[in-house]
Amino acid sequence: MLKQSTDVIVKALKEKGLRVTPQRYAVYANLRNRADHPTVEQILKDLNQDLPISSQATIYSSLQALRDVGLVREVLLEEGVSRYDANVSPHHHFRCDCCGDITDIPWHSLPELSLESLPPGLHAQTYEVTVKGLCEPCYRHSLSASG
Amino acid sequence: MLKQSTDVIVKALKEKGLRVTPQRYAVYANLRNRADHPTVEQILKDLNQDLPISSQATIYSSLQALRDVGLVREVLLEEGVSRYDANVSPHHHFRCDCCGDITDIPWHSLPELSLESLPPGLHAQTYEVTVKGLCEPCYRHSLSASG
DNA sequence: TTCCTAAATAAGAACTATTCTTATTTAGAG
DNA sequence: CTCTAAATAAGAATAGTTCTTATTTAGGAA
Repeated sequence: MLKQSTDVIVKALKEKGLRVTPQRYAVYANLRNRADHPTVEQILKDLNQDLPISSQATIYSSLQALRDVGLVREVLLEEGVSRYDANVSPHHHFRCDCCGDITDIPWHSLPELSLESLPPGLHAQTYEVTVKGLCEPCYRHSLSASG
Repeated sequence: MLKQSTDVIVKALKEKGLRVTPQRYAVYANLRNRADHPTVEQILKDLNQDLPISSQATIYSSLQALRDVGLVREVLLEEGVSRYDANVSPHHHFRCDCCGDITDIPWHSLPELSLESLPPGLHAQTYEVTVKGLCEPCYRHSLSASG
């Protein structure tokens, strides 16, 4: 199933004018194949678990290149670390207060917000909602712990 | 006008069981008296501009104490730095894409969101909206630059 | 008011995520 | 196949934050 994405990934990189290097390919493929929003450390560990594929510095520079062309975006929901997301179409995020896990919320799962009555002088272009609460595992755990 | 807040601040700290130290008082008072969402560096500079009031380490620990009791919250909207906000009642944020300035958006400036149709397994408790765009100065600047 | 002790502060070392530097390697155009 | 601009690896450097320890202090008790 990774094979299917190969063309797509190479094509995406080339369309954006990026050279297709093994490291850059691996970083982007990794991001596309996971639903969480990994940190650089997690990507590094994942890529190099069997054989060395990329150094940490190169993961940073690959992510920067991918961000510059709009294939990847940075997600800031936690103190001190950046997380990365290959889903660049508009969507919202859910963050578990307990374990910190981040889940995408499809754009249309929430009603469209009218930005009509913002305070004056704010020229809005986009918005995004961050929902906080408990994910299923943490929710169950909290039930059994307190009840 | 600062005088007016004195009682309020001392009272707030005591109610939360915090010792009232000059440093802690100064940090909280400073946060309450400004509308932006300063970084530790900005608070440090502001507090010590005339005479030395607090070290950087103490600002960190004061903020931690204030956060622990719910008088202050952390705002994460920028890579690499935490910002702090003494407004702990629910509200949204506007972030200027150009200069990075952050403005509070009153809760009722945006319609209440229904969290009914979230993906299953997400137990939502709160949410908050981040609106991005241009603030007035940057907007005007962009007009005159491109037109 | 004075004393006492747990808590807070200052200063700087330590830590961690990220960026920068430089020598080496390589993708991909010609 | 060659060539060159761009990418990589490795580690040094940087910046924000946390930790450590000796000293000071807030505020309750005597």
